[in-house]
Amino acid sequence: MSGTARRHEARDARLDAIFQALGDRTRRSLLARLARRPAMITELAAPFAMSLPAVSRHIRVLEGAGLVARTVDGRVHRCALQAAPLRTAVGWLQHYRRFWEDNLESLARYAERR
Amino acid sequence: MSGTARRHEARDARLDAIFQALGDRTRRSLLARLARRPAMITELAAPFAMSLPAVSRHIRVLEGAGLVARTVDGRVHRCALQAAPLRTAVGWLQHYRRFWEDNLESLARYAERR
DNA sequence: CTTAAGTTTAACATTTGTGTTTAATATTGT
DNA sequence: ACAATATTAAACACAAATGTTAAACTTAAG
Repeated sequence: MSGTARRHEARDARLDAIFQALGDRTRRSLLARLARRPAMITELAAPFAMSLPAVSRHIRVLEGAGLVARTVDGRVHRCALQAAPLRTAVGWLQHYRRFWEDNLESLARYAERR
Repeated sequence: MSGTARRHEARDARLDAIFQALGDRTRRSLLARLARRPAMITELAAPFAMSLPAVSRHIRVLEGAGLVARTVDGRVHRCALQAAPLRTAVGWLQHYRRFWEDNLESLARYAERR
């Protein structure tokens, strides 16, 4: 396999993990919480109507996508948002920017015509 | 349930569908293909080492997320990229923009200091 | 009318995701 | 030492995702 194929595979795998992680509202909610400040697992789990192990695993998914970093401090695991993968996701999405901007322009033209 | 709760549920459902759709490299590849020009199902399926029904269902997932629009024209189904949901995704991601920009700034400051 | 082309549907197998509950593990406080 | 706290691990159930093949359906073309 070529070097570029390997790089693409790696990038694809990264995007798979990022978008899959974001495709669950519990996990998006966890990220929103972490955007306010770092927090430990129990704190993160508290608002959810779901068992602690379930939240624990959601957090592990976010970690797998590089969206959360964990610091173990005694028996407390502190989690912090890592936004770099979000930038990666936006990077991918920007390739399509002109398509929705075209649509907005069309709408604007349509609005003007009336 | 309140009106805002319903709206949030709807928005969450939309984001779930969009990010889940993007979380598969075959589907991202289909979108990339459709960004070049609209195409029919057979054309879309051709490059993949996967059966036609499998691709057909990937396309249906993209449709479900509003990312693809289908026009039936005789026996040919023509698919076109719909970028609005991508804008929605970026909209959500932009909430986190300052986090990765902070990191870039930190890097910049670090670079200056040396 | 018959055949070929474009697609979906159905039935199925397999894997992955998500949640539960009940232990187990490690650390802290009394 | 002991009990409480923070977290993961294990075992399980169930639903959803992904792929396959074979059959069905619709429309176009000879």
